[in-house]
Amino acid sequence: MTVRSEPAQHAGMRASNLALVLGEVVRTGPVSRARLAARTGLTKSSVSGLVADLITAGLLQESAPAATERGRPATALSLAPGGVAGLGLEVNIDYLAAVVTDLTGAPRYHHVVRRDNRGREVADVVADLIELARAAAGSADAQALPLAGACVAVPGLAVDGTLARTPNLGWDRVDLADAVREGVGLDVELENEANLAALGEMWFGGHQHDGAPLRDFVHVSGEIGIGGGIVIGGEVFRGANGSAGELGHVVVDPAGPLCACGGHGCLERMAGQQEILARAEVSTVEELTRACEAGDRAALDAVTEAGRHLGVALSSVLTLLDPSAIVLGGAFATLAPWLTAPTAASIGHHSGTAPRLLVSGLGSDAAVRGAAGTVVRRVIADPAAHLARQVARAGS
Amino acid sequence: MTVRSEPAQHAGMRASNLALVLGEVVRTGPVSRARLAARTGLTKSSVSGLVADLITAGLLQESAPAATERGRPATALSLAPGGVAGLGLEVNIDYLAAVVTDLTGAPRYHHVVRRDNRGREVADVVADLIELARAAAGSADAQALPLAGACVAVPGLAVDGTLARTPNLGWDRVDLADAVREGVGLDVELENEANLAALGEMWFGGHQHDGAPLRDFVHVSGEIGIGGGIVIGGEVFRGANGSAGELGHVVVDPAGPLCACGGHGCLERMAGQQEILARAEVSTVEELTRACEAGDRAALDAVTEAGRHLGVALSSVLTLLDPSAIVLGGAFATLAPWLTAPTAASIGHHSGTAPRLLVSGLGSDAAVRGAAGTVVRRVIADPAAHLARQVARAGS
DNA sequence: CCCATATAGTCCGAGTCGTGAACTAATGTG
DNA sequence: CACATTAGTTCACGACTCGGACTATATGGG
Repeated sequence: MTVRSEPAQHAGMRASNLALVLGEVVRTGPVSRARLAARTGLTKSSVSGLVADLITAGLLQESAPAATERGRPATALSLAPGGVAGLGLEVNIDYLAAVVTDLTGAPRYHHVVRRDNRGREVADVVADLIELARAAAGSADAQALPLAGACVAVPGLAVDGTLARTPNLGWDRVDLADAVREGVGLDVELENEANLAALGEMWFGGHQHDGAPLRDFVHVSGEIGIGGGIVIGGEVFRGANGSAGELGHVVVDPAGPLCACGGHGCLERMAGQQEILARAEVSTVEELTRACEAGDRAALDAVTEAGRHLGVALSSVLTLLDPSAIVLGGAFATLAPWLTAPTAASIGHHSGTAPRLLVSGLGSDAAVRGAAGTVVRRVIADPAAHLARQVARAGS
Repeated sequence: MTVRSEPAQHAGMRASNLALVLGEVVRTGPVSRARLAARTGLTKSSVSGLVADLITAGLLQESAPAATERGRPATALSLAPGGVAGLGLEVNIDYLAAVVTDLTGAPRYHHVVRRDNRGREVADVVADLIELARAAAGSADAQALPLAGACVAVPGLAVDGTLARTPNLGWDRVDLADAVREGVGLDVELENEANLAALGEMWFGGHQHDGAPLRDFVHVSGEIGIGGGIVIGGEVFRGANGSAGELGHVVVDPAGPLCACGGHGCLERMAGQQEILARAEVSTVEELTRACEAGDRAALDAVTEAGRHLGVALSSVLTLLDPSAIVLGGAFATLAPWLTAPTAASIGHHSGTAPRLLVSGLGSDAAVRGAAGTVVRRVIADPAAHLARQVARAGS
């Protein structure tokens, strides 16, 4: 439990500078060594050495010399699209998904299998997931993309690779990470779906704030349940026990009905998919969308009502966390045309502020893409570790 | 706006290791060099060199050799009580305060002036504060304590040394940092009172979690307004604009009345000091406490009602932030005997959980002590910078 | 065509700082 | 009193980055 940072040694210095240089390339796109030196504060000679390592590691590549105004033309350095790739997987209530992403973040494989997984044998679902993962790994192999690992998005709390709690799927203590690891032979980590969706949105959603990618925001995913992902300083905020951000169980009506979580008046109980559909007298989100498009009174009222409750919860989020934006994702993104106005109005009424309310461009893909991105970003954040692993593999 | 970390150089390596060693002494108390080497992962030779620097900087000192079981006895290293000190100041609604804290965190001077500052000329209050600060600085001087700086706790939002907004004091854009800097000739920073109270509670409150000091918690200070300080990983969480943690304006009743903040049904509007006192039909917290002790029905009901609302807000805090504890401070600490039970019950009802609900031991002193601690902790977190300043001073 | 200018990138000596092993210092044990 | 044991220092070595000199490659003006 003792929090103690590592001693700073020469190797760590180099590791940190490798990450600094690589990160700069990720942020700014193709750059010359000279420009990297200027932007990172390192000297040209240091940058040259660092870049050489990153090129041999297969993370960077030299592009064609770009003509500058005067003087010797710069050789641009860019991320190697074939350097490493990440496998993202997702187990959700009504679908399984797999994505392979390369270093640049581009999706190189994408497959979704829709099927309601509630009530199915856990082992069957896991077997399906592994099959999906193998197909994705096969595709990565065919494209000569070396997978650095896998990350599984799960609709619940993941603790040390074990799925500890999945309220909407009913699974309990499933050792999913081990199962997938054995199935595909990769390092596997588990992470909450809402958190990964937030990260996916940050990395691939294209939202900006003051000209830079969003780094402090809350992502709300309206799936069967209502999930929330809090991103602070570009990283997911997990809280002391890993269950922070559960927006679905914020109290929006102190006098409200009992929720499955044991509380009363939770947002999910008042504005969850089940409630909205019932109030609109339809049975799927597609039907609801069509009804809204057709101007159906009950449907519009149901969505407006949900927006009002959502606004109460988001008011608390805004005052407590002060994010620079809120992103509506999942089914809420689909319903955005009818949902945003009442939500914004409710926020205004309850907190007196008018926040930036954005709509996800990735929708339900955000989580898998975030999962794949997590693997790749781990390499980007610590290229030295990746280099060491390569050396170890070559040696054995 | 570009987020870019510094390049890692030799000086940075040393700075980081100096902080590592000093931090270890802060955490574990008197230790030998050998033990420090073992605990930090540095070699004995490196630790010796680092310790030598810290001793010449006046931050560490050698104590009498402590006899160990066998072998050469270790010379214990401990924080030098005369090394540096921090000046903490506080401007609040009904008092001004000053504290001087030495490196070990022990208060070496403490003075509070009670007086209602609402409606007074800003310049008069600032003059009083500077007078207080000068007395404190004089005392530090008399004790041969070199002040490393000052930090002022303010009941509002501080942005770049300017007091941007103080709802309960009515001040607007007061350049407090500059005024105090000129008054006492020290580096001065401003920080929100609720945040500093949380830090003070963490450093000096003595609360523990799993044997270590609390590092993820929310501090609720019930003064005239209701403030909240969020501490994550040992640091204050400020949000994108610095106004995170305003617990007083979390919505606890969507149908509630208009609040001064522009929202509706805010906690402060429902359970603020004004509301409680009015409902209990008394005019001060002291009267309220006496009434509660006497078993007065109206007083007890008023506190219970406040606890119910507080519980709703804290339920949202718990689900959103997942802290390892909640600390009740300020007047809420005084009212704790009657407040905690209804608050805990309300939390249980609204979120189905039973969190660790702690009571502040510092009460209204938390913020000033946190302010003084902030100055000292800054030196502890970056002793190299302090050393550089000393050298610069000696050279000039 | 040739030379000045400008910019990119490499090379290598110098300086800083942690490592690790040998060494000195100080205590207790048999 | 020798020996084991632990604390702390010394010093040669190596891994870095720095900084300036040097090479490479472009533009532009006479």
